[in-house]
Amino acid sequence: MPPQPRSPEPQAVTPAPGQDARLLTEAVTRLRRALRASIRTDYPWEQLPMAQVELLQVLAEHSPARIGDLATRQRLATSTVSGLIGQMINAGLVARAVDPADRRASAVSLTDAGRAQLAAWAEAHERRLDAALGALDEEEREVVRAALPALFRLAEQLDETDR
Amino acid sequence: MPPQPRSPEPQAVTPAPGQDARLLTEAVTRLRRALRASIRTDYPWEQLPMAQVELLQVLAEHSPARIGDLATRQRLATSTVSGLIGQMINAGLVARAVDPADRRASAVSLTDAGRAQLAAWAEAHERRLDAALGALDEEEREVVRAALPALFRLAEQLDETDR
DNA sequence: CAGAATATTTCGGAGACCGATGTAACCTGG
DNA sequence: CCAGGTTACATCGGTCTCCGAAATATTCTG
Repeated sequence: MPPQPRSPEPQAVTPAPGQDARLLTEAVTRLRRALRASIRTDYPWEQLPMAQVELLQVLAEHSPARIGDLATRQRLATSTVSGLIGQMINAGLVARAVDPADRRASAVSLTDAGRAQLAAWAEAHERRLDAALGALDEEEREVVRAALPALFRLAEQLDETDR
Repeated sequence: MPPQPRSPEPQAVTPAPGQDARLLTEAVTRLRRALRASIRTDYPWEQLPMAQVELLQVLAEHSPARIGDLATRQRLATSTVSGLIGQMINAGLVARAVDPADRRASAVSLTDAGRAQLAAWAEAHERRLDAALGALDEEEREVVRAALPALFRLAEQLDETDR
């Protein structure tokens, strides 16, 4: 029965200890749900799973990539990426070729269809998110923007301590 | 590099227009993955799915709650909550009673086992997250903390525009 | 009190992941 | 140069997170 000792600021450098942990987790959960939901709403038609979109984004910048590279970059298990790429090949979004340097590996690259889908998705997604961001005060937007690098660092830290 | 034909931007008040959208989405995805992974690592034994933990947290503060209330508060479909509560009842974490005021509704409440599981989970989770936060600079931590309210607002905005 | 509105449950389904296992294709030490 | 170990993947099976549609009690209302 914790009688929450929270009100007249004792004098700690860091406000609530475990409080941040919970709020942060909750925020991430909510944002993820909200993002997924709005994407579903924006795209009742041709649904493109987020996991696939993210792979397309990586491929858009590092074209022929191997399954393992994609997995590492996205911090996913290779089996996961393998499966996703399989679906994407069926959907014609990417193409797989054998890496001449190492015939075990495959060189995955975007197809024109993949590039087009990615562009369309990004456009709609940005429009939507920008609209939501636009509903915030400039100050709030600024705070969010400022936190992005730290959030990435935090994710890295979690991954790392994990290993 | 590929000539990106992207930016009909007249002149926005904010620096990068769609860039934030992508970074934010990416950050959320990464954090969610990292959180899930570290939780799996911390709890190889008795696994308690995050969705269930979140319901336990709500119940810890608003004890007898109805399925619909939980769904609304968590922004989930009632069918989702119904299913989760079903599992939690089997696990003995919560108990369901008929709401005397409306016999269609059920009054869900925590059991001692549920309270205990929640406490154990929270303890381990906070420990882990605090460790990761501790690896950041005080400044980064501060920036993250400062962004939390805005992130919640953003999630709300997305949910709302959605409806 | 019949029909409409509500609170839940049950189904079926899709996405997002992982770990174990199987299989080619490398790469070594002898 | 070749047996054995190490990659790089693909495949399977399994868990978790969710949703929407349809079925079922209840409650409310004209």
